[in-house]
Amino acid sequence: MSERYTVTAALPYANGPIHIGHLAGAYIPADIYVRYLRLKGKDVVFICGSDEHGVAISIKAKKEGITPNEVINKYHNIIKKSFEKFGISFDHYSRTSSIIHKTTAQDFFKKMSQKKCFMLKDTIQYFDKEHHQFLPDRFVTGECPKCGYENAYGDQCEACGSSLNVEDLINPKSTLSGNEPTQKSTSHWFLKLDESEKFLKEWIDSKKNKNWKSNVLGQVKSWLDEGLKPRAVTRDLNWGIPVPLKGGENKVLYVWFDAPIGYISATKEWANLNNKEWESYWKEKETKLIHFIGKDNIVFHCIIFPAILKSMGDFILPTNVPANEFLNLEGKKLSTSKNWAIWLDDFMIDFPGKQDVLRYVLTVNAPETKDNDFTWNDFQLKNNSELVAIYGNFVNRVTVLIHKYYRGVVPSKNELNDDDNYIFDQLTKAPIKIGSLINEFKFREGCKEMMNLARIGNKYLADEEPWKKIKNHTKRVETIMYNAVQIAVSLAFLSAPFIPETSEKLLKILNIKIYPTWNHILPNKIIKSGHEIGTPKLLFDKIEDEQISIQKEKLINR
RNA sequence: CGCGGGAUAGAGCAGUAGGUAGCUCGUCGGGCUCAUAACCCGAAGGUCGCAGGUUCGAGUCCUGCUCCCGCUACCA
Repeated sequence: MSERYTVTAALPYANGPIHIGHLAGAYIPADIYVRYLRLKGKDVVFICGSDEHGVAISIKAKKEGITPNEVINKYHNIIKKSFEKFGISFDHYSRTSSIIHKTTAQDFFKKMSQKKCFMLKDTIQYFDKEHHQFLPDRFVTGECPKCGYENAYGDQCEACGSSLNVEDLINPKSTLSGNEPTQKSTSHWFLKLDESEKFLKEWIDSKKNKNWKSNVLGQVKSWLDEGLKPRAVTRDLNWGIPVPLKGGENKVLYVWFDAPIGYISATKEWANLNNKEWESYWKEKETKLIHFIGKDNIVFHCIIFPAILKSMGDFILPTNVPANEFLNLEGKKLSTSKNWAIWLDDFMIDFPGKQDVLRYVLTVNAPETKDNDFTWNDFQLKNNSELVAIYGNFVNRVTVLIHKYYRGVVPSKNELNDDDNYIFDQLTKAPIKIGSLINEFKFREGCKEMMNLARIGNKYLADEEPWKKIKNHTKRVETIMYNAVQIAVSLAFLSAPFIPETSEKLLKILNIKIYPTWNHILPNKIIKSGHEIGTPKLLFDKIEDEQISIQKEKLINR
């Protein structure tokens, strides 16, 4: 039986479309990993969905004068479509507003309550009398105690950037009514995280030297060293999953309690739709559970969610959480509120058919170990000097020559010399090398290794000069071109996890209809002498300066 | 303030048991002409954030400092 993997990517929050930061942080790495696992023949389910609860959604709805439901429907559809366009190959994309999620999350909550994982505690909070509602920090504005800015939010001052405690605001006002809020006591369920501290410490210690990233381990340890405290998992809100217990009226589950459970409910939904059973993906000890997220989510996936899973008793814990750092845009932090971002739906309009280019650029420049920068110049450069000049050009050279010399039929392999053997050696090693890099979550390096095959191909042609030898060494040219085709074949298959659409195009050009598993992507096995390839076609187009200037101007004019 | 990550050629990055600093792109020079003026070769370019220390020897270990990013709990 093949190894089983449950792979999740962070649930995107349905209060806006998604941008390149999301893609680079979680979705592209997850998709590369999953595509690779599938090619290896593993039993893998790739799960994601929209996160549709929480304060920010209700704020957004109020701002736009629509219902929270309209907000989430709008963005759920936009997000889902973006993922499809970019080839993020989820087995199931769900949403946390689904019924199955509601019952699953409530079930978790009830069971954990029975197991005494919670404690009830009273807290004082701001309350808006006119609206009969408790106010989340974001719903209170006032004067910033640090810089004096008058419209600071309860959690953060936008003017000076410092994070605030809501009770420190001077002259607090409710954003709902504009009145001064009163203080009122309210009681909430707190997850007794402190009781999980010991187990979490041992668990995280066991992950050293197991391909866990230093940034993730460091962050988690820092939390654990500070000591965990009980954390509120319910909120006074009317948008979310109702607390299913007595005393829970007008209260909902905290988004970060219900969101990760969304991975599980989405798996259930997928299983129902596909006539599978979900439990082996979440409860079988041997199953590997991998969460792809951005660094902002580390605490939830490495502390809170594992604590929840552990308390349930029969669930497995994450095998790895390969969190990425952040991507900046032209030197500045991506920001939804400041509209400093490249939105995927916009990109699709301006660069139709160039999803793979963006995938490639975001992979090669992925913020795997530290924050990285995306610039339009770099985007153009990587397209023109790498995808067009190295990959596309090599493929085009090979296919054109095969047609020119042999009317599209792969010639025979004759006597081999050391140079040819070197090529075969490289092609034989490539799937192992790239595979183990992907396995270690080093997608950037894996992708570069894949591109190196095209470089090797270009060099091979330049060294062998078949266009010269065709005059009086025809036998030798047959071998050269046979080998060149083998490189193109490997390239087609090994690039599939990274740039899937291009891979398919190339397979079509090469007229390949069989799909070997990853370990069988070897020279001489897939295409042999006598195989007829299709017509040459360009895989990538150059991106002109003009197009890049337009994008840069677009950013500046925001 | 505390904690975590980072600081290496013009740009983006590697450097995983301390031993003559690498890769990709860009720049300059040369070669080739099958190929989307693409490809191949060569060269220039770095006191590895700063200051100390350990060592025969440190980008790599230790100490202090500076700067950037993030976290510090109703912020995805």
